[in-house]
Amino acid sequence: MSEALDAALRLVRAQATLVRRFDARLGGLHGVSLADFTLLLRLGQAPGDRMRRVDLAEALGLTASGVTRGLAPLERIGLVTREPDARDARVAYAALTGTGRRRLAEMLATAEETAADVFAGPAWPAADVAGLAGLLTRLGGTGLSGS
Amino acid sequence: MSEALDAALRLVRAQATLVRRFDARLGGLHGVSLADFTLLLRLGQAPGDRMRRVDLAEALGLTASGVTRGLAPLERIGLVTREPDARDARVAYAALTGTGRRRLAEMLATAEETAADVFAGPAWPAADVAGLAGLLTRLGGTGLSGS
DNA sequence: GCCATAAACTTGAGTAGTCAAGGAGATGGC
DNA sequence: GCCATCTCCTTGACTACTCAAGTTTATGGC
Repeated sequence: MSEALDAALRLVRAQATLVRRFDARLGGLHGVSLADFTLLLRLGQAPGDRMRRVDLAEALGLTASGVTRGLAPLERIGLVTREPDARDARVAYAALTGTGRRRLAEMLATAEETAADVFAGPAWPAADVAGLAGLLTRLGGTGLSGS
Repeated sequence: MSEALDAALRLVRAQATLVRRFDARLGGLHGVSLADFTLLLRLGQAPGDRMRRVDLAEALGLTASGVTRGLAPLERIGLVTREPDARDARVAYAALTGTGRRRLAEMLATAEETAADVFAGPAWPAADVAGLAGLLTRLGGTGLSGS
């Protein structure tokens, strides 16, 4: 097997491991999944802590319907609200609530810890973490580290 | 956001992109998903082209039930068969059929092309692809490049 | 002003996995 | 020999998406 295919398959595998780890920790401490967290995080990076659903989809690499479905439970538990647009009645902004902002800050701390754990130890000098991030940037979508 | 969390989130995002690309190409040409392909590939690397479901799950980073569900459609289309074990009636091997072997070879060619495309161009010198594979090995499960 | 087209969003149906529970068979203590 | 326990596998109920279709609202040509 070529190195390229090997790298691609390893990437898929590594992601599954990573997601499980983040899900376990975020779920245990805050009752949210990694997908929930990334959604909230992206909202928190937007001006006014709010975005149109379409832009959220684009930013997260999801479809519009994926965003609708992901937002629903977050609205139910009061972390996000729906806000209309004065100019365009088609758009429904997703906005962080006050609670959402507070909870997001806690989740972020947990996520940071988890990431630090994942890349802990002598196998992961800082330069390699940065190198990995750099390589992945060439591959992925837009990226999320907006701020 | 720390470099570690950034790397983790980028990894998740990159994987989604990659999976979509492989799914589109493998699906279009051979009617299988990337998950199907990895499953078949792993079987093809095993001695006798067959494995116990439990070991397949371990090797792929899935649960046993995920393997049961993933194998079902591949059995239906005749790429895989179920074989009993003479010594232990609990185990049901998953084995590649003759057709399965032939189709896998074609899929592998497609997957290689796709991987080559993904890492094509001046942004991806060979050393970087190898570097990425190396970094990912430290993260993931067992890896699949068995042969 | 009116209509065609396009954009934002939701919804129904389907796929790919998870976990928890359970059936069937193996195994070891005694 | 028998029972408790463990292993292998499947199944039901759930989650998290996808795509295709539909609704509602905006917009530009004329």
